[in-house]
Amino acid sequence: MTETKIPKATAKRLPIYYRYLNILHDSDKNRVSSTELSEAVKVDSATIRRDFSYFGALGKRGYGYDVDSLLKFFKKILNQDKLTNAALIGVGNLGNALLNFNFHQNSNVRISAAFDVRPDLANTVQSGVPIYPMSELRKQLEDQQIKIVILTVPENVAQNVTDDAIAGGVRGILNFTPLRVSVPANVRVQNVDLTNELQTLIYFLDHYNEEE
Amino acid sequence: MTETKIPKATAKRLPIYYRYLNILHDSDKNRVSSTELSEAVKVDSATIRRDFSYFGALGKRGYGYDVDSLLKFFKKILNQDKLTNAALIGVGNLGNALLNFNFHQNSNVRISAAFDVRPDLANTVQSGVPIYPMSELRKQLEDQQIKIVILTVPENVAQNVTDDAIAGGVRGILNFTPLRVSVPANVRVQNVDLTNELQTLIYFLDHYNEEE
DNA sequence: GCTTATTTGTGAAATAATTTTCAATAAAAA
DNA sequence: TTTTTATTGAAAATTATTTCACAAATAAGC
Ligand SMILES: NC(=O)c1ccc[n+]([C@@H]2O[C@H](COP(=O)([O-])OP(=O)(O)OC[C@H]3O[C@@H](n4cnc5c(N)ncnc54)[C@H](O)[C@@H]3O)[C@@H](O)[C@H]2O)c1
Ligand SMILES: NC(=O)c1ccc[n+]([C@@H]2O[C@H](COP(=O)([O-])OP(=O)(O)OC[C@H]3O[C@@H](n4cnc5c(N)ncnc54)[C@H](O)[C@@H]3O)[C@@H](O)[C@H]2O)c1
Repeated sequence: MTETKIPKATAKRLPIYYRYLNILHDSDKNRVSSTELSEAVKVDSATIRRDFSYFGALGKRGYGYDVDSLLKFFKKILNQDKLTNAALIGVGNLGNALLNFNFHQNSNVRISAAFDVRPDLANTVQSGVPIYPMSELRKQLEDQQIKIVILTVPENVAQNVTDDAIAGGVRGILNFTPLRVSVPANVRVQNVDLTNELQTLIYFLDHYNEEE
Repeated sequence: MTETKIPKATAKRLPIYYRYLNILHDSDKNRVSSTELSEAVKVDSATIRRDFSYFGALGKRGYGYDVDSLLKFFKKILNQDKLTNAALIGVGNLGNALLNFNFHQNSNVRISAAFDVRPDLANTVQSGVPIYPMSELRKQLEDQQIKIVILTVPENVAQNVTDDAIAGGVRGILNFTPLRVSVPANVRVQNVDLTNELQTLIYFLDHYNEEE
């Protein structure tokens, strides 16, 4: 399953490259250099070449990279050639915005099921996604083979809900709550902490002025 | 302004520590060890001690850290002892969710103005925040001395809107669009790319199984 | 076909971040 | 008071990531 373990920092940049390659493809460009890519994605060109090189010699010297073959390669690597279903738990303020946003437009991920405790939401459809009561969480996760959950519940229930999701077989969590949830080693959590991002931004403005 | 330049990785963790210190404070705990903190925030205890040590000797050997004085210290460092105003541009799907979410509850940041091109939104109030037309962007940013912008507009206008905001004196941008915007060196961009996060999560599940 | 201009891929160096280790110190227990 | 226990702070080691710099390869121009 793992071809060769690439650095995590590289892995996080792959979707950025993938996205821009799609844009190039759509505008019928068929070659691109690391320098050109660098400007678009704001990553140093040497870093890009290094990143690509983990996967072998994908480019041609004096020419650059072939957009289509690179795109095909990354599509494979990122598993974007087949659809991945995700579940969303907590159809509130933020949850609704995410449901409404069609991830599928930009990637091969779609939210195929959502869950909430509110009885009035259960068994309705929001933005084309069926909402189930929490009592059905486990069953639906298992039936639909869902391995990824987007967590947008209130902080105080985040750990419980996480535990339930993991019991249902979930392996990855995109966590929007400020709580750092505890999970077993084989489950991956990606935290999106917006208050944090704002505070970090303020810190950098106050303390890292006038240079990069 | 800069006391001593601390590592960026450390800076990004400061709000996490700050948040948990507040929780400890609210539950009347008055001491905490790096080990205890480590479990709550999921950061190695040695990393925590190292992080803290950039600011001097804040703890006591054999005892730990005094919650209140640590909290006071971080409050100062993170500028959380005074209110920071931010603007939000693009009151759509995601923008509305963020407006509705009261950052001020968790931090001393609040959205004090929002902007949108839609004429029907101009001069209304959403979730207690006044919405202005884009023609007033520059004036309001300058009048209210807003240095931080939350960007939730469609991708294709993101660069233009960014340029306008910077012309209005903005120094930090929390960018929710997938576009990597171009900014001068003295402006900081923090990207929150949700499609990306999901794709990265999938990559890690597929390629980094069974270990950390 | 020869020359020049491009651009990759990668060793080596530089920089950044984490982790190990442990002496020093303070608190708590005896 | 003395001993034991807990815990920090920092030096050193390790690991991770980025960047430099350039030979090698190719394309494009002549
Ligand atoms: N809204 C934002 O812009 C924003 C920004 C940053 C962080 N967050 C975080 O995202 C999370 C959600 O925020 P929100 O503003 O959407 O809150 P919200 O209260 O609007 O939505 C939470 C939803 O979760 C549901 N819920 C409650 N308990 C549940 C349970 N046990 N199981 C399943 N569903 C349950 C509620 O019924 C509600 O629909 C919070 O943790 C918040 O801190 C939100
Ligand atoms: N909604 C999500 O959950 C989500 C998730 C990931 C990324 N995003 C990104 O966030 C951005 C906004 O997404 P959304 O779903 O809220 O879109 P949206 O279309 O619902 O909202 C965009 C808003 O921006 C306004 N706008 C358009 N042009 C403008 C301009 N020139 N100046 C000011 N305002 C302008 C529109 O009137 C609209 O209200 C997009 O770039 C999207 O890719 C959204």
